[in-house]
Amino acid sequence: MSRESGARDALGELRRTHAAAEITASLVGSEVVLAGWVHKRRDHGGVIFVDLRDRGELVQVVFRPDASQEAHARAGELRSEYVLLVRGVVERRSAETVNPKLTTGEVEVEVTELRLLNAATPPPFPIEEETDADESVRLRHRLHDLRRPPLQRAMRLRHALYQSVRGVLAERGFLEIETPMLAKSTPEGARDFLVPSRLHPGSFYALPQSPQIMKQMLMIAGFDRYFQIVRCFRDEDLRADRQPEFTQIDLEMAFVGIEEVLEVLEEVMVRGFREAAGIEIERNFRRIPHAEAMARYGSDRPDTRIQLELVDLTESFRGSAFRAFRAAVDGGGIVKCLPIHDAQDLSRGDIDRLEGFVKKELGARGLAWIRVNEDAEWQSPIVKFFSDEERVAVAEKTGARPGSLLFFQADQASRANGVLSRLRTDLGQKLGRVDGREWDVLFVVDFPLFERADDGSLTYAHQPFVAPLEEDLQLLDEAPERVRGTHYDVVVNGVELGSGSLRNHRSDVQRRILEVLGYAKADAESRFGFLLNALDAGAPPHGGFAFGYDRWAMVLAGLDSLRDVIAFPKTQRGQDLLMDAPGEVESAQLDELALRIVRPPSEKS
RNA sequence: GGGGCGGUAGUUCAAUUGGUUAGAGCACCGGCCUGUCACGCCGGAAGUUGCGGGUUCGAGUCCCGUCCGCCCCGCCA
Repeated sequence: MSRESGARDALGELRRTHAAAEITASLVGSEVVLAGWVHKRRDHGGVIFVDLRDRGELVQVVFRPDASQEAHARAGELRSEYVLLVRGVVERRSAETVNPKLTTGEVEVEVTELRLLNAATPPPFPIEEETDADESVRLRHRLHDLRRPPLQRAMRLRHALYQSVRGVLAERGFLEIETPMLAKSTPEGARDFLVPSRLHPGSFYALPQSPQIMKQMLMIAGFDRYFQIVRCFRDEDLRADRQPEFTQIDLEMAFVGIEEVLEVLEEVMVRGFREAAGIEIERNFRRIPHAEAMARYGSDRPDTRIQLELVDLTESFRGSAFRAFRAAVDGGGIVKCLPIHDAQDLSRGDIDRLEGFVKKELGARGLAWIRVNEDAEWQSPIVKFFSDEERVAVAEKTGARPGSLLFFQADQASRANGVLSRLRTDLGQKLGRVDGREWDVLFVVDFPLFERADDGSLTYAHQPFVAPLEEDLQLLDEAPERVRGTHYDVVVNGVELGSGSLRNHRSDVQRRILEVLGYAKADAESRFGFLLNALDAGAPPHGGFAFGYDRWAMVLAGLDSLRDVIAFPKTQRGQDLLMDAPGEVESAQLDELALRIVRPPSEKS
């Protein structure tokens, strides 16, 4: 292989010697070769300035006729986003012309040779730090959007996180093992993305919702420390923090208890924060029992930086004459309050708007409130229904005082907590009731193994493979809803980033749990038989976690949309506007798969 | 499946009560310009007002339907 073949490719004899960001005063006098895109051209006729952009960084290159007549002449043809290779000499700028806004602003490159590598269509929006372009425009022109510094930084942060995670886990003896993308549909959990099989007409693979069962298989197979940074797929509706395909750090270890798993998780997080973002977070992470999180914050993923807390008043209104509250309690629901002291900034109009918001968007029945005036008088549409005892109880439990504003929800626990939790975070942020910490990292622990579904039946709180606490095993028969699980969540700044648990390694326990969940014996065997058989093949005690990688990157980057930390994300309707996916396929492709499209009647034309 | 906000030039926006030829900034194109970095000056081009239907003498504007983007509920172990 000759090394003299350079002249035959597009770059000719020139090769890049430096990145734009490296062009600093220490290189003054050196000849450099730069490659990149025309960020901006400023043509003064006799002298032409071009901001050359490379990896999101800029350096000014200068074209002067006396440096190169030809390069100067051709620089007049340059347009935004043209692709260039330039050779030139680094020069110090005169004091008046230094640009303090650029890291390379003390110097510039006087060009002696210009090689135009490619022309480009005008960019649909400016390639700048901030953009006000509509998100659909940004997604349709994703390549231009990705050239913007925030996206360049986000991708670099993701990269640094990958390296950090792999480093930590490799040090700890974890093996990175890939699991199939073409997997089997399982009945529980989210809706599957299906892939039709050509070799087995009428049969389908499912893209994995997570490698949960596969990694348990790996434990049984004798790889006692496994991890993977792996794509997962769930065909459910999207949100700002939810994409149909997303990445998880998936990890499992055998012969451990919960503390060993949490220790690894803390280490991964501490090192990731440090190595990818330069942030120090403190160990050991705070642990909040699930029941406490629900009681104080109304959420199993609380942002404890917000200084507002909920108060439970259920017992105070049991048997109340106030029908709205009493009915909720009689129906098995709760009465809870969000007290906000010194709430003079919230006007009556604000309260009305909040009521409209929680009724319309969160399904609340209403938003009862009490305002305590400066003269300690209670202003409220509901307080006239309260007994004296109830007034005293409310005052004592909420600490109400002049200036306080109390919001109430009387409803089923999930909805009441949901509404008040949302008000807590929204109003806490709006009113600045925060403690000033930048990072709030915590574990939520002591989840119940089961919870009641709307129809009263028992369902798993997280997934059906979570092991109960050993000491609660006998409760499986007597009082399954009191069985505690080994599950925990990791929450950062109110965002659930990951969760984990010990898994059932004994098939009898797993069978019993499936039974409690309402699976008939035959049903359990047909759906989970391969797992149950696998457990019988000598399954070691094992556990691990799954950690939302995209969300972690999002939180670390200080962003609030997953789309800004994923190179090619989907819109809320699951489309890729760049590639225009999903799309129709040739009928021959359908024939091969023995598929026929049957459109719903409403779509027939 | 439901609620909310939005859709006018490449882009970001404007357009009185339904009324003349739908305007502006940036971008773009042409010309000029030797120190700009939000370069400047002169000139120019650019529109299926998301799409379809309706009301009207007349629709960007009103009505109905539909598509698309974003936020949220449901859903997401």
